[in-house]
Amino acid sequence: MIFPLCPRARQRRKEARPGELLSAALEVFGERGFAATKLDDVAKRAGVSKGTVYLYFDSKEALFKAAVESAVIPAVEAGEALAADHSLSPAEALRTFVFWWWEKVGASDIGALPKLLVAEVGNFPELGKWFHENLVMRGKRAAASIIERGIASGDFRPVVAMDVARILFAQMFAYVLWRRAFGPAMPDLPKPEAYFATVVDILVNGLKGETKCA
Amino acid sequence: MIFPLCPRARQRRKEARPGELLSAALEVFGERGFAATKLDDVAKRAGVSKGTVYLYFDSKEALFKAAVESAVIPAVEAGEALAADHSLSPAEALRTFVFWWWEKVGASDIGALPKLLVAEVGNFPELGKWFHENLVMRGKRAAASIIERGIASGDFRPVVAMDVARILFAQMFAYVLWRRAFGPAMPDLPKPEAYFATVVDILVNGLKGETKCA
DNA sequence: GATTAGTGACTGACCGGTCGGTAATTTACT
DNA sequence: AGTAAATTACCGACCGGTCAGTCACTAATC
Repeated sequence: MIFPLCPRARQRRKEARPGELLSAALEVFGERGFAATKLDDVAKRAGVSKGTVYLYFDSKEALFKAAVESAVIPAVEAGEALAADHSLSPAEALRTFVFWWWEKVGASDIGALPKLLVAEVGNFPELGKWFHENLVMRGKRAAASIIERGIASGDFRPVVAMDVARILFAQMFAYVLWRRAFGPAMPDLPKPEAYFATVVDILVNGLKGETKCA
Repeated sequence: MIFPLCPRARQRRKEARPGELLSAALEVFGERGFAATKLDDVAKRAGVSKGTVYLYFDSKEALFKAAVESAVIPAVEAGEALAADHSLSPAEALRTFVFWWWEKVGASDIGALPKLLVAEVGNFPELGKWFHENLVMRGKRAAASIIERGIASGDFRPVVAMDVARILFAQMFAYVLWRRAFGPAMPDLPKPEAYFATVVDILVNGLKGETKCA
């Protein structure tokens, strides 16, 4: 998705540029953070020069916010669509939701978002509110709807669905952060399939030995 | 702990300065990140001028690393001591461990560490390895020792203790990050007592209705 | 030839780091 | 005790490098 560096292949591509720039920006901002990111680096990664960035975005800050928004919206919409699928058992649906989320969001370039947001809300406070309303709340509500289905069907005991959704989200959030931030330094971090399977097993079955009596 | 700004009260305090500077540095780095932090601001918060910073630390980077190390070491040592206390039941011990950790680490200025490390490992790769070995692994082993006690006593089913420790750590990690980063923007975030009580309840008892048959 | 996407040298503000100077404190001497 | 000399914590103006943002120009496309 990044334009190759071959200088002679340089072309004029007015429609494709904004997307390429947003994608490159999300990558570099995600790696280095806002302040440590140089626009020259973003431009180079998108295969253009710095001047071109300013043809499409007013400032570094505008590019940053646009990159964040462009990543959040598709992620949350896809998550809501998935939670609305009622064809699986509640426990199965939880497993699918979590693992799908990893594949579609955590492992893609959207996965840079949590780290980026955590690092930068201190410098962009309004981003925190927006992120909470547009990603966290909607995501938690989607997960909670699965839990509620499980309670209604008698598969789960009557817990507070939003509390469990919060726990589930914290796990997904932590795993993505961990992998992005400490991945190279953490050889013992399990593969996502194994990690999320364990999480859902513990959440569903608990630690108590008595569970086996069922 | 921060020296008051009263200019006439300025004194020479060779022994106290390094600690004051480290504390101020941890605060400001935690709020803004490494690159966005100005040494003038750190100096001002510690009640000195920028030149004084360079009397005690070689560079901005040296100050940063010293601030991180000075916060990590007491946190991890206190955590290990707590896990070694065998006087509580396993489920009680888990609750205590998690909640104690919040009070001693999450709510103090050490709580700035997770956010700071997540944000900066990209720019300081060696920090990631060090952090993993000296904080994450030791913390997880401490939590795992509690789980293993529960398995040995028959309170818990025979899960992989380190897996559950990872899940527990992810929760603590996520809560601290959340509070620090999005706290003002997240009015629905429960108080730590309620949050951790729910986490331990779900981990121990699970979601399944059958648990109640015990 | 006209239009416009794209370039990259340039500028100015900003900030990490320095260093000559100041004043608080201690030491030495009477 | 008084005070002069020596010491050193601390200050803040300054320097030099860096990078966001600009603009006169180039070249691809119509």
